Amino acid sequence: MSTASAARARGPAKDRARKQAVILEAAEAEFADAGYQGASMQAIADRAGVPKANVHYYFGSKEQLYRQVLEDILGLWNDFLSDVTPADDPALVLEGFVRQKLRLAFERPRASRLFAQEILRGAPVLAPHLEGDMRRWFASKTRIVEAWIDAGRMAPVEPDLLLFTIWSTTQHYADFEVQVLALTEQPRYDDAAVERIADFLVDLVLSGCGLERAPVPLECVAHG
Amino acid sequence: MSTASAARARGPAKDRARKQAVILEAAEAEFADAGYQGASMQAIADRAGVPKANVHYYFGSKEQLYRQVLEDILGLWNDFLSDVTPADDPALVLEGFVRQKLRLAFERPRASRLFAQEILRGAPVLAPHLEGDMRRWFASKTRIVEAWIDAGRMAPVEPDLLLFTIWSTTQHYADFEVQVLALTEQPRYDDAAVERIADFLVDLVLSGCGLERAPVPLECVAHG
DNA sequence: CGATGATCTGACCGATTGGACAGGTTTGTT
DNA sequence: AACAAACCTGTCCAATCGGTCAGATCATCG
Repeated sequence: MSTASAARARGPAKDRARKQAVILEAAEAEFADAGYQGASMQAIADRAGVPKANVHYYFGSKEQLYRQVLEDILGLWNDFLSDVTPADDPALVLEGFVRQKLRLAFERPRASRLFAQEILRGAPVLAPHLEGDMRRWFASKTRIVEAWIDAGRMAPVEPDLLLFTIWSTTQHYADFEVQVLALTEQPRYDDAAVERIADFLVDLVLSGCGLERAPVPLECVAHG
Repeated sequence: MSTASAARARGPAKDRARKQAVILEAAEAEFADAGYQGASMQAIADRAGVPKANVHYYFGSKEQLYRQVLEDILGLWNDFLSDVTPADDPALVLEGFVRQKLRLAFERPRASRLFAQEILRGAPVLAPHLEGDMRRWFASKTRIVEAWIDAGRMAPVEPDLLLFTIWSTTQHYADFEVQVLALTEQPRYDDAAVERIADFLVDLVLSGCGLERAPVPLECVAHG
C-alpha cells in the first residue's frame, strides 16, 4: 500500500496517514535540496512543522524515512509503458513515453533530483531495485523495441541506448534545472518552454528511429 | 594558473604544488563519492595520506577546498569547441563534440558526478560561473549553430536544446553509471561498449540535425 | 468514570563534525 | 652558526548530528 493511497483512506488510520504524508513531503523536499547526508532530521521536522522526535516516532530512523521517500518516488515510474505490446505503434508509444516522462520531470522536479542523487551516490539503497524490478522492466521494454525492429517497423537502433537517451534527456531538465535556466536566461520554465522541449525531444527520438511524428488526431485540433 | 599546471612547474613551489595536487585528487574522489556534506575533512585527509590539519593548512576551509576542486573541473570543459567557427563542417564538429564529451565522461567520471551534484544542489558555488563564463560559452555556440541553420547546412533545430541533448546524453553514462551497468547487466564499461554508445549518440544527433556521419578518413582506415 | 493503549514531545546523550592554535620541525638566507 | 620564514601536526573545542526515553497528553471503550 502506497503512502499516497493510505493518506486518502478512511477510518482511524486517516489522521495518521495524513500526518505521515506531511512529513514525507517535507522529507522529499529536504533530501532533494540538501542530499541524504546534508539533510538533517531537524530541518525535515521544521519543514513539516512538527517536533523532531515526532519524525522519529513515525519513521524510526533517518534511513528508514529516506527509503520510504524513495519507494514512493519509484511508484511514480512503476506504470511507465506498463501496457505496451509489440502490436502498438512505435511512433505513438515513443512519443507518449517522452511526453509522460518529461511531464513528470517538470511536475515533480524534486522527486527526479532525489532519485538522481541516490544513483549518483552509487545507489546504496536502490541497488536491489536496480537489479530486480527495474532490470525486469527495462528488459521487457527493450524486447518490445527489438520486436519492432525485427518487424521492420523502425530503424535498427540499439534498444537499450534508445531508452537511456529518452531517460537522460528528459531527466536533464529537472536535474540540471538551474543550469538550463541560467544558460537560456529564463527565470523559470513556462508552458511554452515545456512544449518546445517536448516537441524537440519527440522529433529527435523519432528521427533517430527513422520514424515521423504521427499526425495530430482530429479531436485534438477541434479542441485546440 | 591552474593547479594542474602548477604541479608541473619547477622551482621552490614544486613540492607545495605536488602536495596540494594529492589533496585535491583525494578531495575530488571524496566529494564525488559522498557529496559535499557527506564528505569529511578527515576522510579526505586519510585518502591523501596526510593529517587533517595539513589539509586545512593548504586550503583553509572545507568550502575553499570544494571551490578549488570545482574550478579545476571547470577547466576540463573550458576549451570545448573553443576554436569552432561557422565555416567549419557541422557534422564533423558535432561528432567531435559528442565524442570528446563522452570520452571525458568515461575517463573522469568522478569529475562529472561532482559537477552534477553541485548543479543538483542548486549550484550554490557555481552560480556565478553559470551566469558568467558558461553563459557566454553557451551563447557563442548556439550562435554558430544558428549560422549553420541560416546557411542551410543543417536542419532548423533549436540550438540550445541541441546542446542540452548532447550534454545530458553523454553526462548520463558517468552520472548514472550504476544504473546503466545494472540495467545492461555489465560489470563495467569496456572499450566495445564505449564505442557502441559513441556511435549511437553521434548517429542520433546527426540524424536529428538532418546530417550524415562523415566518411572515415583514409588514413584512419589504413592504420586500423 | 477509570483504564488502557496510541500519540506526542522536551530534554538529554554519545559521536562526529569543521575548525583553531600552540608549538615543533624543516628550509632558505645571510 | 644564527635567524626568520614557511611548513607541519597533535590536541583541543564548540556546534551539530541522529537517536533515545521518560513522561505528558489524547482518544477510545468497557
